[in-house]
Amino acid sequence: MNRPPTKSVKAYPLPLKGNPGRTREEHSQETALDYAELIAELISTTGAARVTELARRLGVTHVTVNRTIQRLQRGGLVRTRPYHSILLTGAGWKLSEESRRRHEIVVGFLKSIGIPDAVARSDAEGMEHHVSKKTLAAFVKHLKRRGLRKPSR
Amino acid sequence: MNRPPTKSVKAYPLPLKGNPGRTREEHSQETALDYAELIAELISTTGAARVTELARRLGVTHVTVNRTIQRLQRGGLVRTRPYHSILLTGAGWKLSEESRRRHEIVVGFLKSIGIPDAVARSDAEGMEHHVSKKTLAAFVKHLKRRGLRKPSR
DNA sequence: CCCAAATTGTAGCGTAGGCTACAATTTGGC
DNA sequence: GCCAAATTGTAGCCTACGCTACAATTTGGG
Repeated sequence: MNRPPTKSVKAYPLPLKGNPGRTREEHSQETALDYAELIAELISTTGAARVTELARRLGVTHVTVNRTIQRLQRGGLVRTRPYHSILLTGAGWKLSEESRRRHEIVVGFLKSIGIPDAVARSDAEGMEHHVSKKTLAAFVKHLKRRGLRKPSR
Repeated sequence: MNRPPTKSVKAYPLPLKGNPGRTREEHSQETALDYAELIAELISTTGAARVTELARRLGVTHVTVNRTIQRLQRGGLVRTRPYHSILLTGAGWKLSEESRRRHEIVVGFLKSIGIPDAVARSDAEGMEHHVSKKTLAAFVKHLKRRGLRKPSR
């Protein structure tokens, strides 16, 4: 008894997922981009990127932020001094710029197809890290063609 | 010395992120959806969902699949017997259907704006979990209006 | 100036999700 | 029927990223 219920239909060369090696580094990089973008925004708008403010914006505790910042510092994206504002390195600024550009394209595209601003911003938050260059280019093209229309609801 | 470089510009009621509590359960749920969808597909097309095949498709080792399946079983989405095919429970089937529907809408939408099939499928893989109901509805509406056009290059 | 409040840092715990190495079981060729 | 190969399961290690509890430092009001 205890026979297998299905008889092993192997030898099917079924396709792999699009991202066969969605490694841990990739996911970790998404966090880095989010942090870099937010730090840049905070520095631009308030003059400083503080741990508590990052925590509030990201909806996590300051402890989580602190540990993530330490990792970013190991990766050379930020510099910190105890009890002082977080600073972006050159690489960090570059990353934050790329992330912001990508973010704005996704938000703009979603709004261009009639999605309300708040929803577009919320959805773009998670989507932006999964949009390939080709799709991003298609978004840009779409925006150029119909970027002047109203949301038209 | 060791003065703070920035003078605490607080009292700024800056907006929070769209998803202030992107809890661990949410991310865990994404994995559950991916697994449920893939298990359903494998059962439909090959008659069985085997650990090794899941691992190959997901681009991870069978060990990772095994542990995730154990978690899904604790969550009541699948049933397993040692050394046999993974089976979906009623709840598991329901989830897989929802996931598949969502996935197909996103893929269809991306293709409708001119993105090649392969790219659309790859991008949708990660995007689908970040698209809100409102945005999904906008995708559907967009598809209904122009779903009959060719990819147009 | 001083002490309480706010902020920041650290210790330690939990889960999710990667991995290698190795054990157990099933499958299939001979 | 047997034994090697394939599949599946288990042990143990790692990192990422949540958390609470508590310590250290800075800030600001009196």
